[in-house]
Amino acid sequence: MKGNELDRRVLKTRQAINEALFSLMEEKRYNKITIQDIIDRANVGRSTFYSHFATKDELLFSSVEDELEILNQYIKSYIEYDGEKPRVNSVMELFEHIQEDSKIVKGLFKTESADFFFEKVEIYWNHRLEEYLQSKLPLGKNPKVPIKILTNHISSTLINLLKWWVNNNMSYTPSQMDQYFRDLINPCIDSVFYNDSTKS
Amino acid sequence: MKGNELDRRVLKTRQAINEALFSLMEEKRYNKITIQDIIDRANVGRSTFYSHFATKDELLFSSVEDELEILNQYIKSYIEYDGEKPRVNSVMELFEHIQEDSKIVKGLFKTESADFFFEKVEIYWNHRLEEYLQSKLPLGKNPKVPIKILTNHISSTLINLLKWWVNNNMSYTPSQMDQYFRDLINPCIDSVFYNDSTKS
DNA sequence: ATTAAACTGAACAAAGTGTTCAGTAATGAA
DNA sequence: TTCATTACTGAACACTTTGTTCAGTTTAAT
Repeated sequence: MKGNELDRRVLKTRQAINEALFSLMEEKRYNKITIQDIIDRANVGRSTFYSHFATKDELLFSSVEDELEILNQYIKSYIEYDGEKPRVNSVMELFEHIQEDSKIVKGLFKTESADFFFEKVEIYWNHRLEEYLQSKLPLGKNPKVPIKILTNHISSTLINLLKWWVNNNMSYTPSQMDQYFRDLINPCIDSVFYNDSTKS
Repeated sequence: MKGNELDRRVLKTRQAINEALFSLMEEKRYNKITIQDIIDRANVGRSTFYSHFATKDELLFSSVEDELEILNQYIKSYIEYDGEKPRVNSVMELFEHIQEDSKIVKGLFKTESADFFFEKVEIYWNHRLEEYLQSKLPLGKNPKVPIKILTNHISSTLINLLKWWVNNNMSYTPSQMDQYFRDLINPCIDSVFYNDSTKS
């Protein structure tokens, strides 16, 4: 065992700890889970835990990194430009992914610390959206609402829909949720960019 | 001191504890504040604290109850019905209130536990909005998006705007923010109730 | 002055955190 | 198989925080 490749034992141990955390999150709130709970569930020594993670939050974040990467990827096919109007594209695959992966996600959505996760998702999405909308701004038009507020609105609407859906037993299909998302956002994009006559 | 009126000392003590918490929240995260911190700042004995509040969360919630009541009141003038279309009404006063009261609110918005607060606001607002929209549903029309999802969208959009605003140094006026809110929501209400032709 | 309620703060038990370290187990290389 | 290395174990420890208890003190109404 001299090679610089990671010992498989290490990965196995980390995964056991990881799974113990999410298993526990199905039973109680993240804040109430102790490190003792985790190492008992994972069958791992106390010092082993601390050799891998300095704090519980660090464990949570590391557990969630892959999920974060996946969600970030979805944003890339998130907007289309049909030559005339920017519109949000289908996010059905995102909802489908959440549905399949609901074990990790359900725990995460219950976590009080979930916000640190969604914050990261939102920051990435906002960045992408802003880049896109800025570059496609109709010349000579001033958006009725600042771009930063609009992008923030779009991201948080999607995240909010996801949360609502998960917390209401996913009682609509991914396809329906996708449609609802676009019904909520596209008229608003139209109005912000093109419709100067909307009274309010 | 036999009367059944509350001792003024009690109120004074509770207020001292209360103010200590919010004073501390300007300096560090709620999770990192210990009860020892609070009683030191409030100049109050340990057992006094526990005679008033069982936990730190209970203190936070009690501190925030008045604020909650105020925010709930704003929702009541939140929607108008002009005889033809339901539309969100001005929420400028809400933004103005937040601006004036920013001491308590800023601390609250930083709190990881803020969500328990906004959840309560959202539940109340959703309830009111749903009641309203249901009763005013245009006959013979089916909304494109379920009412519950729409109400949830409206509430969370407003809360999200508030959060964004506070976290970005309130760099727009309450009047502007009010306008942005309506620009984001009204086209979407129109579309959900009246426009069957929005392609997506 | 008397009295009842509120506050004080030290002492305590319990639970959790994070570190240390001597010992054990696993594994790749010789 | 043996050896060396690295990872894991778990008991012991110091430290922090929590929440309770209680004897004594302060406050203020009567």
